[in-house]
Amino acid sequence: MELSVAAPSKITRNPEASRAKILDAARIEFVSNGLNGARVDRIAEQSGVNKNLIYHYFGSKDELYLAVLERIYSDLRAKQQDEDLRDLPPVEGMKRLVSSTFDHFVDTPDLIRLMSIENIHYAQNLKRSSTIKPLYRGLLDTIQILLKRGQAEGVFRANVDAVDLYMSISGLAYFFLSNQHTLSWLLDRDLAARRRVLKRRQHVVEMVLSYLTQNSPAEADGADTE
Amino acid sequence: MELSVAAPSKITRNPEASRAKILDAARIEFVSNGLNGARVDRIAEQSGVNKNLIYHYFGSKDELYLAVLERIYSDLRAKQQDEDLRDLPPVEGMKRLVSSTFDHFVDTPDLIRLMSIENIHYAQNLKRSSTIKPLYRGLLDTIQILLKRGQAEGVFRANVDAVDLYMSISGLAYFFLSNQHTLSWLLDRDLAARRRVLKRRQHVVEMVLSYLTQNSPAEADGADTE
Amino acid sequence: MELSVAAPSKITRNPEASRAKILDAARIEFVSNGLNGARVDRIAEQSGVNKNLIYHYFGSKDELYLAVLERIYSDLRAKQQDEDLRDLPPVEGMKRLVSSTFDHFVDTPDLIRLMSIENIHYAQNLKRSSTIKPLYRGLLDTIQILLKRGQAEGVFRANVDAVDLYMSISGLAYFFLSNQHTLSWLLDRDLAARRRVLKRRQHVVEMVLSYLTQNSPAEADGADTE
Amino acid sequence: MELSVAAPSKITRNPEASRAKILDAARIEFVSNGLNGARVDRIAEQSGVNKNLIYHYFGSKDELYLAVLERIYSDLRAKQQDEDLRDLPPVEGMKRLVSSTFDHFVDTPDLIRLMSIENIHYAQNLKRSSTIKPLYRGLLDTIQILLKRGQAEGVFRANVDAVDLYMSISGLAYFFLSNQHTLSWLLDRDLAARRRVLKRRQHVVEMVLSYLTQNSPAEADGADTE
DNA sequence: AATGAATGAGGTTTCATTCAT
DNA sequence: TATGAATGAAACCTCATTCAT
Repeated sequence: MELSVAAPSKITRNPEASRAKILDAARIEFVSNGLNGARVDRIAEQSGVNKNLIYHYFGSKDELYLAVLERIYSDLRAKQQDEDLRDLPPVEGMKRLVSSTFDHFVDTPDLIRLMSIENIHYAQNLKRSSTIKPLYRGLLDTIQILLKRGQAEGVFRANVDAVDLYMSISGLAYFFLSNQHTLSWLLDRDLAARRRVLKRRQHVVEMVLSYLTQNSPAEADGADTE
Repeated sequence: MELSVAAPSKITRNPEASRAKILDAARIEFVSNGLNGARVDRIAEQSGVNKNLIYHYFGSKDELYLAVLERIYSDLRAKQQDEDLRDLPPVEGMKRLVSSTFDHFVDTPDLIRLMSIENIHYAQNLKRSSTIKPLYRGLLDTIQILLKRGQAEGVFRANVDAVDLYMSISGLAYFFLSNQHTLSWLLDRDLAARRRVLKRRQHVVEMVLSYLTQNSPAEADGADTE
Repeated sequence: MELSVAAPSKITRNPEASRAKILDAARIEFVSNGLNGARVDRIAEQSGVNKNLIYHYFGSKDELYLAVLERIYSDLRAKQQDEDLRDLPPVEGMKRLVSSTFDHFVDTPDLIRLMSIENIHYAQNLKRSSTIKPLYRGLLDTIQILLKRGQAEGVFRANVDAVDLYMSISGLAYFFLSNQHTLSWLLDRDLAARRRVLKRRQHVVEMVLSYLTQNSPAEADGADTE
Repeated sequence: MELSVAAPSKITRNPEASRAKILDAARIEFVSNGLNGARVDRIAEQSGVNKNLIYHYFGSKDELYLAVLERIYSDLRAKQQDEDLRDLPPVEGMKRLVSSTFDHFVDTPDLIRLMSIENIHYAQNLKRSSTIKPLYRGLLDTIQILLKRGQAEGVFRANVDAVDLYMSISGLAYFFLSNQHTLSWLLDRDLAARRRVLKRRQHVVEMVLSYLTQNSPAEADGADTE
């Protein structure tokens, strides 16, 4: 009949640390299970804090998700240092840009999954963020600068849209990573194997560079099937 | 917010029709909301059948989801007629292949979303399917055949892996479509606009063909950043 | 799209046979799972008839259960031939009566389970039966006759209530059988083993006969603990 | 038909009390309706707690049932003080043991019903318990001790198996109680009447003692009917 | 006599969230 | 700042039963 004496064990009384622990656990939970599949109970359990504290700090599950999303984007941009590439010779700079974009995707699988999750949800959480959008400007600028310089030097083809190029660089890496579970099974290949990733990296660089350095063929209309 | 179009007691007493109505409603529900976000209640309401009939025919929400997944894949393959392309001149055949792959993705946005959803779930439902995997063989074979013939004729570069090529063709189209909600917002462009889609299509064809028709450059290692 | 031609395979068009198949399957289902645990679907499946036929013949799950109950009781009485024992020497007749009661319980485990099930349900189904009650008269009469004759001959003690005696004969066998699952586990003995059953049988006969043949001790009050 | 006695929002905020209220209501519900017939909704309503709290504390309906089962067994053993009987004169001790076993059964009708329910379910829940089995050892030991001493003193017959004796003592009381609903109706007697219970108690004591104190008759084979 | 299709009520369980301290 | 207790709405699923032929 005696109440448990409730060992005060883990009470931190450190708001920063509590927030951080919640955020870390939430990231794992949301990335692993998606927005609907994530469980607040598990986040509380994994972070070791009381469930109510999550609501105290973040207000709701959705807001917590958004905090995770913003955190992961800003972490990524902190690591990307593409400004350094702007002054390299265009071919060299572009190779490095494609390689490092690929590498960042490989190194940040959480981002890949969250982007997919966001798109499943029609980006409705991303759109509520005020911090993420600006982060994209830098990368696009670097692409634009290298492109322009390469075209001026005559080493890159004309009529290349920077946004299209950005989407191609990303897409060539993204699909391979985001869809690796279905692809590995459908194609009977373990796409997560280190060897395959490196091979894929080279393939992507070659494809982008081939495109950029080839004279744009007048007849490549490709629009005859619709 | 729209109420079900089905009149309130249109008892069908036609099992094929009932199954089909359930499957149609389920497809919309799963594609719109994901596996965890989908609601069996809504599927029942939208299909106009009793909720229990769903369980009678499909056993569980997961099995119904799998049925939707299998249906959508087989519908896609029924439309793809890439075998016809195998006898065309390689460059022409490959252009057509890339274009039509792109078009099929555009025409089947449900497939794109379901593939993303599956990958969020680590493809664990797809792996339970016995019907989907074989569908992939045909497309890969067509790529392989065109590739070989093009290489034999000297119009395509050597050392191209068919699976890598397949992933690039798909990825260039897929990313643009699967991530259009985040990208449209981050890049301030309405990627769903018809004009943009057509432009993207041409870009993708050009990129793939540039890669294939360029002599493989000896120095394109691209592996110098790690 | 073609409808299955629906092989007419098993349509019996034989009402007696259908009724019997339903009743057989229902007996197994109710005995195995209890009234609440039994499933009409399983009875239909196991009997091989359409589910609706069950309702056509029996009206409801409860009525079907009652039909099973009545059937099992009347089957039992058909096998019991205790009238033959009434003319034997009392000790011999009583030994035989106890033995055969024990044997009938052993041979009809379904009855044991249904009696337990009925008592869990406060006998509310049994009470709706008009056929079962009369079946009990015969056995009680046989006990009464043997008892009276034994007392007249001076071999049985006086002051024995026939109903009490009936409950003891039954209880000594019933508990061992009805509770064999809990007892086997709690006592670490496999009570279902043939050897044990035979031993128990002898024990029961001895106990009843010891009681009957002993002079009723004056001091056996046994009422001093409350 | 009586509504819950608990006032409509007596939020307790006392986990021990909440657990206890749930357990009490669950006991009534399971005992009254069996495992399959019990309703979690009713347990919630009767205990005055939110339905989810039941799952919070007990995990599932099955686990709650097991908790009830374990509680009822341990309560019983707490009341049984058969160790005190071990030093009495054997006949006296055994009389007391039979009487008190009978009384405990009478006083704990819930236990009788739960044991029946468990056997209907093949004891599959009981077998999951780690606490119940040890409780049986004590009673069996007492029987064994009294038996041995009585045999040594020459007042009890030889060749009595303690487990058989235990099953007879229990069975003589149990059947009368567990099957009182069917028996009362079939025999046209209200077996629940106080007078009858006391009479039955004496009968049981006499039968057991008669058996134990009679010289085991050499010819009482009783195995001649099969 | 017999069937296959379909239903409605209600079952257990889950989950984001709030209350009271 | 932090907690443990408790909730209400709704999720998936089950089951006895009825409809239409």
